[in-house]
Amino acid sequence: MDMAIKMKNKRPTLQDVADLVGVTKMTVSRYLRTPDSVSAPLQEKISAALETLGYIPNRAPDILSKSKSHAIGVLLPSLTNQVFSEVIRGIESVLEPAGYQTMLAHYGYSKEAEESRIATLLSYSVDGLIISESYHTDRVRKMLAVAGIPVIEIMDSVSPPIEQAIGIDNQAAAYAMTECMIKRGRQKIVYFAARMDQRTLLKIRGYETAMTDHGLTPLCLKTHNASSFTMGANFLKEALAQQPDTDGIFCTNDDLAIGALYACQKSGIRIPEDVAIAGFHGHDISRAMVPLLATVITPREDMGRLAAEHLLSRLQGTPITQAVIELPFKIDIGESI
Amino acid sequence: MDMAIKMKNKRPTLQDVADLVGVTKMTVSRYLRTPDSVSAPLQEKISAALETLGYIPNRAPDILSKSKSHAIGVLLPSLTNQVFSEVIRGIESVLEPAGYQTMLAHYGYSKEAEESRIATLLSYSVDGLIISESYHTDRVRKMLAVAGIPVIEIMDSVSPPIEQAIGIDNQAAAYAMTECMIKRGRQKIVYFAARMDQRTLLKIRGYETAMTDHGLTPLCLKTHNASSFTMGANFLKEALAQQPDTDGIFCTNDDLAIGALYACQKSGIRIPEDVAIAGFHGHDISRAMVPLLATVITPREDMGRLAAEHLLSRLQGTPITQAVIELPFKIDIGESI
DNA sequence: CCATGATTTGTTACGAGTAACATTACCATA
DNA sequence: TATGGTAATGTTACTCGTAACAAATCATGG
Repeated sequence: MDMAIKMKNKRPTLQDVADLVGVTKMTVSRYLRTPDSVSAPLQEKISAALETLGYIPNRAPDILSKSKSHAIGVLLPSLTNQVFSEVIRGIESVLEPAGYQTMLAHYGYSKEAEESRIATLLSYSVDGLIISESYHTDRVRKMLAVAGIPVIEIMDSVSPPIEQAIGIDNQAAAYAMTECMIKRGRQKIVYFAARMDQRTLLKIRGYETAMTDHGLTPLCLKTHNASSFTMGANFLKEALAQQPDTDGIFCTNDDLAIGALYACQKSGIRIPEDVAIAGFHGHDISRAMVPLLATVITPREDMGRLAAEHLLSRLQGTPITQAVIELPFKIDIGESI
Repeated sequence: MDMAIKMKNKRPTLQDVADLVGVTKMTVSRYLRTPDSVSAPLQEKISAALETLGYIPNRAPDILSKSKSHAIGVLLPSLTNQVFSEVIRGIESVLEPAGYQTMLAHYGYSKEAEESRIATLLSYSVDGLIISESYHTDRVRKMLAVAGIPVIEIMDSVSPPIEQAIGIDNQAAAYAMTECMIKRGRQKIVYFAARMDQRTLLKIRGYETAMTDHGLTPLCLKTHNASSFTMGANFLKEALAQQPDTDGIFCTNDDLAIGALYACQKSGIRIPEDVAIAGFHGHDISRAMVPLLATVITPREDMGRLAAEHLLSRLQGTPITQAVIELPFKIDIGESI
């Protein structure tokens, strides 16, 4: 048994199994798919031979002849952000039980990288794609059109989508949280933004609109770098320098908010008495910490799950009934505003 | 241009491009790999045709004939745990620039699922595998042997590995932290364990050994469920019920520790005056929070990066020089012990 | 203006599995 | 025992890109 393995240095094929049994590979192929289509004595012999050689099916011929890989490409801007980890979790929770393999890729918020990543995923003949961001180059759109596979965009509920989008209304969410802070008496609210991707831009717009709608002056601190706790702390310092009477901080995500909050605690600034702080997304930590962080709770995992479910049903031929699926967000005022 | 796309409902092949130009697909194939091997006028025509049709290369024939996919399988027990997100990040940071595609899978800590996931990854002809956990079934070992591709195990530095392992000594790390707490005067330290996977078992052993080495009685609270902040809070309640004079808590990961810490804060238990709390891994949050969490800092991202680097060099033919690569951990006492 | 070699393009076969069609084996019945 | 029908197995062709070999084209020098 071990000898049989060591004698061939390449992985066994159906032909190897067939040779061992003394039949053609077609018979073995039949056995694998419908065991009863083969005579009883052969069933046993083939089963034993498969075991002996340790045969592992090979998807390549299938992909080649049927252009179906049973793999789904997932393309996200970053893996550094917890948001995307949770989205991946949601996607995998649906794809894996359905027998689909996830092909993961990221592009670091670069449009050129997005093009090349999509080409790569398509070169593996993925059966479908889940991508993020709302803006795509013509080249990307053309590749997707030519590929002729179902594509779902997640994160934003912006229209019009390439085919179908599942996400939240980031601008409305930012507007709602800003307004909530204003209604609770805050006047000098500063926005902390990082990455400056599409979604962040939408959130900024929501914040600025809410501020001006209430006759207040928006102030937005921006960085193209990734967000982090440290970045939140740095932004806090800068905000207080630029506008010493700052009484509210709204961050593009929880990381910045938590970083700012801890920085306040360290320098004796009371939350929320002196400064109100709000985050975005509602990660587990923000729902457990003391004080509880005010945040916009977004359904990250649901988004991934829903995207995967819709993709699968489209692979089964179900037509698109709703081009944009907008998921609800929830404002949680916690204890920090 | 648009017409050409819409007329064919399947993705264009090299033959389609060749037909459009009026040459054989071999010529187009040559152009794609070495453009100068084709005459100047053809270069232009082929380039234009590729653009017109939106040709995307197809890896399937290559995988079929050369059994090389340029894809690496990554199999982790879970995606729910932040630890693994960071490992994935490290892996991707190396694989992506090297032109390798990551095929992600997880198996929910189930040995049967691990077998089937590995079979799936192998069926895609992955060029190499990064897997975790230290124990594997015979079936898994046989599949890996037959597949004949490089395999790297991560997380634990246990020996002997299938081929090569990269990780930390979990038992020694747990021993070190426990001893550190004891030396700082703690006597009644309780261990909070979740998942009960290989690594957790090793950590428990480290903790118990340290306790008995110092003449103390270990007490370990266990759950097979995943860890969470809530679980940490529940464990705290149970620990105080079982052993009211508990003066130290050591958790199998930061989540439990943070959950327990916040639960203490809410019920007026002072950290570290009344109870010392320590976590494991040193996620960003534990390095930013107030009070700073005592934790074992582990190099998760480095582990992923290193695993990917070693895998790539082995794909280039470099032999294994070190079967077990043990990475250092660091005890950070923070402000919570 | 043709031979020679270099350059460019074409032809054939292959990889692993399977659909479609072809053949063989076997049993029961007339 | 021949025949029909069915069950079991075999044969061929196909998927797409490319290696290996073959052929055609071209330029150059004698």
